[in-house]
Amino acid sequence: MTETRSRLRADAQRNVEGIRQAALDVFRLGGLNTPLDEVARAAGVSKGTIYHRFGGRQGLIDAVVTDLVAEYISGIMTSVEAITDPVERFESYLRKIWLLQYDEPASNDVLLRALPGSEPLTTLCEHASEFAGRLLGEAQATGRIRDDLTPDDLYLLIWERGIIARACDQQPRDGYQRRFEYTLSGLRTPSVASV
Amino acid sequence: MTETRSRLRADAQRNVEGIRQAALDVFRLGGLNTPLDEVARAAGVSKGTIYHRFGGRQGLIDAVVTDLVAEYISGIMTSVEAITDPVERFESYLRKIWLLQYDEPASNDVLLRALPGSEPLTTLCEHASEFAGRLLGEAQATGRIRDDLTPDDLYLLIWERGIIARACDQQPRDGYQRRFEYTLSGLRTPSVASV
DNA sequence: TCTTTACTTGACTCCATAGTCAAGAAATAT
DNA sequence: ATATTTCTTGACTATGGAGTCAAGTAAAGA
Repeated sequence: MTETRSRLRADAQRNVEGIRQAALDVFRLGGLNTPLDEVARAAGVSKGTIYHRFGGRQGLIDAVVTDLVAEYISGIMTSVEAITDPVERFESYLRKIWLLQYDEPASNDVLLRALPGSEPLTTLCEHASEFAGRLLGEAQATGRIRDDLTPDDLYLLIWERGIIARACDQQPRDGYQRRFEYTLSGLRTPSVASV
Repeated sequence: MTETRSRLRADAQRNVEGIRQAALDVFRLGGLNTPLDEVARAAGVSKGTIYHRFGGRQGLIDAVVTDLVAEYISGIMTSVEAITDPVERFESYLRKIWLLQYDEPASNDVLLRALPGSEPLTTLCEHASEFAGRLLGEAQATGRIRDDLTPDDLYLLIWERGIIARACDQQPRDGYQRRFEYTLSGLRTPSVASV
């Protein structure tokens, strides 16, 4: 009855779904800047249709980014929650985020981006920031993590890692990992007897 | 007499000099990927002339890169040589290289090794690598720098920093500096009593 | 079935950059 | 002063991606 409001035509509906799916696949692999033609090709549709249905890259990202990213990030948060030692919990969080940035270009883009659109994503990011801030505070309370480290530093350390991950294309994963461990260990309170 | 061999015409000579100068200025400011049209404009010459005289970007870079970069790098090496404490010397070297990467986009491009050509530059880079390796070894001999750190790690830490510096455009210098200190401190031997 | 309306298409424009080249301009040689 | 040679130019092609739209196609409604 009243449900007929603004219903898409059958083919349009099919296409919207196809495009969403294609965008998920393509973005997952290549990040959020992959040319839209590739998405179109993957969806078996012309580029025009994407613009028509989603209004361009930003719209498409908005339509897809939550499915693409949210569960990774909240997954990390909950998985880390289980760790009891505050320092270990904090470090584990950072490690997982940093690996996510390497493994998932799209998630990395989200973590890097201004991403002005997409309200739920903004919420998620803020949530994650608060979470990270809390972990940091708790870890610092043990005295084993430097207390000159601010939540802002944390954000920027993640930003830097993202920039690196983006450029790492060819670099092997374990080298990336090996190197971020150095930074991680630099966040611990230095031993007192330093020259 | 025999000196007349392969002499450029007066205007050509003037242009070559003008272009070199312009390239120095423009590359210094914007790095080695600045559009050649900008160099041409700065030299008051058409793009075609640059291609004609230098054979393209690579040729132009070759003609300019030594003046643009060599003295910075060798300057750092000699200035650091004066420091007596091996650890301080090693760390000071890294700090200076990392700041150079922030301050001088062109030097950064060179350190990132976009440049297969240019023999003297390659030599310089190898020289610097050996130098850094030596500093590392000496610093490790004190026991105060982690001994699992390899010269290769060092190279990649510089590479990573360069990637960051490139993206840092808007970021303030002191934040950049602040953050690389964390990594630096992560290179020191950790205190024994860990967890 | 035919009409109406919603949808899709691909060819088009636009932008920024790399790189080329025929024709005109300028220096040099005589 | 003219012929010769060397240079320079700017308009041209090519690339790769964003974004648009008139015209054609297909679904829905009668």
